[in-house]
Formats: sequence, C-alpha cells, structure tokens
Amino acid sequence: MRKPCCDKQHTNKGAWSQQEDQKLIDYIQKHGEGCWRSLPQAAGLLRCGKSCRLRWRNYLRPDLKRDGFGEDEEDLIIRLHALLGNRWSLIAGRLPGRTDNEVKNYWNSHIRKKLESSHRNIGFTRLRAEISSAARSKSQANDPETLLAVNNQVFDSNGGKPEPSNKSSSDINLDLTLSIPSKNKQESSEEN
DNA sequence: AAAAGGGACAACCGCTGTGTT
DNA sequence: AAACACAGCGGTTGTCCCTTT
Repeated sequence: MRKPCCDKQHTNKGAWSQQEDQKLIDYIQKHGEGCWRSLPQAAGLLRCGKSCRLRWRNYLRPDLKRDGFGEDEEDLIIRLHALLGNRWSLIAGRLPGRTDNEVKNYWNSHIRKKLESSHRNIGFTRLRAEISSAARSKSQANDPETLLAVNNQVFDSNGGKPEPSNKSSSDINLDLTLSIPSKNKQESSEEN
C-alpha cells in the first residue's frame, strides 16, 4: 500500500483563499514549478502537493484563458474527442490556454448534452463511425498520430470542418499533428 | 419572496505511467 | 527485475449560483 502523498490531518481542503493563492503564486514565481511534494511546506501552505499542482495548473497559471469557449474551440474539441475519446490532457494540449479539467467540464456540461439532443448528433455519430472505420482499416488504428491523420482525411472528404465563426481566434492550433503535450504547452507558454 | 432543481465549475480521489535506486 | 517515489490523468463529488415554480 502506497503512503498518502501528504499528512491529511494537517492539510486544508476545499476552496482556496486569496492568501493561499498568493502564497502559491509568489513561491512559483520565485522558484518555478516542480517538486510539488515539498512545495506546500516550502511555500508555507497547509495543502497537499497535489492540491497545489491542480490549483496552479487549472486556475492560477498566468497563460490561462478565463473567457468562455468559442465556437471554433468547441468544434475542435468535438473533432478531437471523436478521435481520442476522453483523453482530456491530449485534447487540452491542442487548445492554448485551456486545461484538461476545463475541457472535461465543458464537454460534460455543454457539448455532450448538445450533441445528445441536437441534430448535430446525427452528423457526429456518422463522423465518429467514419473515423473509426477508416482508422480500423489502418494497421495502427490505436496510434493517435494515425487517427489524427485519418481524421483530417475524413474531414477533407466531408468538405472540411464546420465554418469557423467570425470570432475565430488565431492562436487555436488547428493543425492536428500530434506532438508531445508537455513540450507543446511549454512552447505555447513561452510565446506568451 | 422563498424553496427546489439544475447547471457550471473547482477540487478531491484513486489509479497509472515513468523515472530512479 | 523489483520496489519505490513522484507527477499526471480521468472520474467523481461538492459547492455555489442562477433559473424556475
């Protein structure tokens, strides 16, 4: 049995206070990310290291977008989910400024219901079936890179992805070539 | 105006993958 | 090769807030 990541009797739980946020921000600005296990003590926080990591990555990181999802982002999420399933970190890696948790929440609360109830569902189901079928015909059907390439072919033959909205943001990476997510995120944060 | 219901989102939990010893 | 430590991931839960009755 693995030891717990921290002594839960001496850690806070629940919503973060402004003071806690500030301590975490200050510490990471000084020392950078990493070594989450020892961070809480070093930063003077009564929190589990995992909790600190989540708070930073999902909420406090300076490169996060805090506005709502655009139509183009939603379309991309739908396309990627059809390909990759619930691999939220991979999907989020294609959406600069978005986190896996954010994408997951958005999917569960908005897109899934929308797809289940709308006419779009018909197209979505058909699309997914086509992608799966095309991918199965390849020997590396479970290889994400192959799936993405197949997806692009299916979309091209379908006349491309849905019309992008006017407020299409230029920083969304519509090039569905897989790269290592962590590297990708690092590059995008360096751009900002 | 108050209560109930539902949606949205932040946070937690347990498991897995990976690197190190 | 095995055991361990750690970071990361996805599923789930809890809480807040808005809408409806």
